[in-house]
Amino acid sequence: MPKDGITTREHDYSQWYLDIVQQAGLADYAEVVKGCIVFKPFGYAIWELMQRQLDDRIKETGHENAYFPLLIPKSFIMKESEHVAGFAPELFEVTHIGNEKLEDPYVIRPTSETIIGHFYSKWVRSYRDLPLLINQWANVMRAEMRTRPFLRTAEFLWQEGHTVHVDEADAERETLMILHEVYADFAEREMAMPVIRGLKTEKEKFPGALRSYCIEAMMQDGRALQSGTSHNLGQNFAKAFDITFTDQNNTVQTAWTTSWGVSTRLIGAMIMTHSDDEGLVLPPRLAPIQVVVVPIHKNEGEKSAVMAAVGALTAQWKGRLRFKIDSRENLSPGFKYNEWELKGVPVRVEVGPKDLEKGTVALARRDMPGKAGKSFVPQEGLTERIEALLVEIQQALFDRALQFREARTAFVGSYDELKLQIETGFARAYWAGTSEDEKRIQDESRATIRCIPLDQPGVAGICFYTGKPTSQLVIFARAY
RNA sequence: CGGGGCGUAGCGCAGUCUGGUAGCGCACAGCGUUUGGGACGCUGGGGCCGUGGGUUCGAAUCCCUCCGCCCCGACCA
Repeated sequence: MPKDGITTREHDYSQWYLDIVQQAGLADYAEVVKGCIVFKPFGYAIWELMQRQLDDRIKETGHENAYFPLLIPKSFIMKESEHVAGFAPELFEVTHIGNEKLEDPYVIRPTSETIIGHFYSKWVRSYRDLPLLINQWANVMRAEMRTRPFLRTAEFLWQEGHTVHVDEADAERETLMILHEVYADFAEREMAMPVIRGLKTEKEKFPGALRSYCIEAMMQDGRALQSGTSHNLGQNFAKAFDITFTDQNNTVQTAWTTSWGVSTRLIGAMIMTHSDDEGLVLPPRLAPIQVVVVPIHKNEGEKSAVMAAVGALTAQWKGRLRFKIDSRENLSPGFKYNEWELKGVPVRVEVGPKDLEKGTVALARRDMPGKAGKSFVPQEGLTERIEALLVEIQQALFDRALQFREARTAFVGSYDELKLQIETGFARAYWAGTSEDEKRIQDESRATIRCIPLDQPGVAGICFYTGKPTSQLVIFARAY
């Protein structure tokens, strides 16, 4: 039964998403600042868990964190022509300090390639300085016509990695390593969100990049969400910012750079991948609260007995489980069940007088809402049982999302089939068209090529649009 | 940025057409009874009716301005 105040997915998917964000207490509109949101504590806690996991992976793969200025001289942004053209309309510009007008205005970073490029040109001298592997956790700002909490806001939080390499091969190795070992691994293992790893087409790539790679996920309305990008920037920024080094032969060479990022958009991706009409559904590995305990008692005598049992049961949880004991008075147990379901807590334990008699507890799993996911289990071995259940839920969420994506992905051999397929999901198609063809298809069908999957069967076929022979399969979808 | 809708208590709304000084449900506070799937009774607090201007004896209500939010497009992590 859908919770009060949550629009069902079937009725209005957009509104459902907004309801979840609001009702689960993840974010609030910063109504006095256009296009921005407030990350409320529960939403920010999810981001902190994501950050921790990503930061570990980024460091394990050899990168160090640093921090560069929020303000970028406007002239820097102008230095790389494709980059300027890509970002110009979205820039916030700082023109004054107090009443004084600035000679040389700043922009608030929409991304930091340019200012980091400026410093890298000073830092890189020799091939021995390379590769230079730096990451930054930061906020960035891009003006957006239409905003949605987490998915698209004027200000968002992210990490951006910026690396410098001696040659194209090394830059490419970095770009792909991040895609696979950091982003795809994080998405699938921590978020329980299956992703397609792919290459962006020329039309869809990052402004200023040589090649852009991405992970794309399917949301429950069948639309695609770009969840992370990794760019081989070639020598474009190195040339614009004069990042050069002396090689083994004492010859001056232009360096190769990469950049890669994931943002708080991942929170939106996670919501839209797993949640249901009852509210938020969080994968256990990213749930700020993994287990909630609801004590049940009618009188003082029962209360002290139940609370003593709860204390004994949870004694060994600290450090093993993220848990909360909901001992709020004057709220009925039923109310609490609904509230924690709304907030997506993966596992709920109920302890009442009957459990004390029988040596049991009631154990409910959020991925099976309502009474369906509830069972009575012995108190004996509860901690291990819960740990195993969290692993099981994590896997079940991934499996369910993968099955959903597979069921909503189909090969299409004609334009008509494509137009139909992208109404509900992903269309796989042979493609040999141009950027102009792609643009025309977007105008006509609202679908774009999300990516050219890296995993290609390599079987010859015919492009559905141009009729040319090709073995290249791409994914078309409507995108967020 | 275009088209549409909406701004009245923390939330959801009525009242606006036809001007007369603001109401309902939930939430909140106090007390009492309750507590195994969204408890109940009584009492109570809370509103510059989005902003600024205009019309009027009088404006939530009529007119203009600006701002914000939502939906559908075009632009983008």
